[in-house]
Amino acid sequence: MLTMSEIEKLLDKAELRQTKQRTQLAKMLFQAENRHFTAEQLHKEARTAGGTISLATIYNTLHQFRTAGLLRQVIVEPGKVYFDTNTEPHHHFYIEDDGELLDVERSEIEISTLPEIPKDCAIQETDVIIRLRKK
Amino acid sequence: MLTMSEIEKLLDKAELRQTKQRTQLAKMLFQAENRHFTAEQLHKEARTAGGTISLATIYNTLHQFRTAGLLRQVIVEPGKVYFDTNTEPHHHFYIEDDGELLDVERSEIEISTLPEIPKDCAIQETDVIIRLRKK
DNA sequence: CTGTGTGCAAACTCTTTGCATAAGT
DNA sequence: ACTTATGCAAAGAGTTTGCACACAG
Repeated sequence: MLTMSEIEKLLDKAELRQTKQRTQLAKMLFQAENRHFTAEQLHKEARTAGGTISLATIYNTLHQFRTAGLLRQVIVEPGKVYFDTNTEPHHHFYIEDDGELLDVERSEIEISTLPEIPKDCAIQETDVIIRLRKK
Repeated sequence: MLTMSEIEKLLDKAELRQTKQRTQLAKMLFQAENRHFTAEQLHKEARTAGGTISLATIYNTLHQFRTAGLLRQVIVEPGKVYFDTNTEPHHHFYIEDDGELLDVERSEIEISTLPEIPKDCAIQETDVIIRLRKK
């Protein structure tokens, strides 16, 4: 939950100008709790909320935010990229029936044994996706 | 490691006719050890090996094999589907530098704590992807 | 003013589909 | 013969890119 001026600081820090579109997206994404969404979903939402914004700008902005460390990508389905405003290391439930993604805090999954890493490699990230179906 | 006649049985069991293309693909996929590949890679490989086969047929066949339980999909990158001949529950290393996928036996990762599952949902599958970078 | 951001449309990648021809049983 | 499989090309989904105009600093 961020205030208006904190959002301005976010953009400044990322060295991104305060434009109408970027500010709107930043508000939508960072004022609320953690969010999971696709570019398409965000585009619809932004237009419904009244802004003028193209899908290309959504993609540009999401990638700028990701590069700035404000967003992270989650890959759970072929041909679709989800974005996640939670940049802490954590895991996900994926409800396949309706494509919904839910956070699982890292502390909730304890990986006690780790396999041997191939030589010359280092772990960059560990993703756990628990795929769910509705009963 | 399957013999020729075992491959014929696989196709019979899946209620798929023995065609030149399907038989070739089945040989390439199931005679060797566990394999990870994309449709494109398999297409190239099949043509290099001398067969006549179109990309559309590769896709059709892979999906038929998947439906028959002979293959499984692995999703690690946006806009790319990997297939895996190992249909046992297991996990993966993904070497981001060169797009290589390696099996991690399920026994090598021990998940001791499980998060609470949302009500009305059942676990369908748990995927662990350990993303690696070369040093 | 100067340079970055935006919107549009076109391009691109990967995958799927429709349909006529070819091949299996 | 009858049915299913194949190959081709076209269509589709999601994403990226190029360029002219608009806007922020």
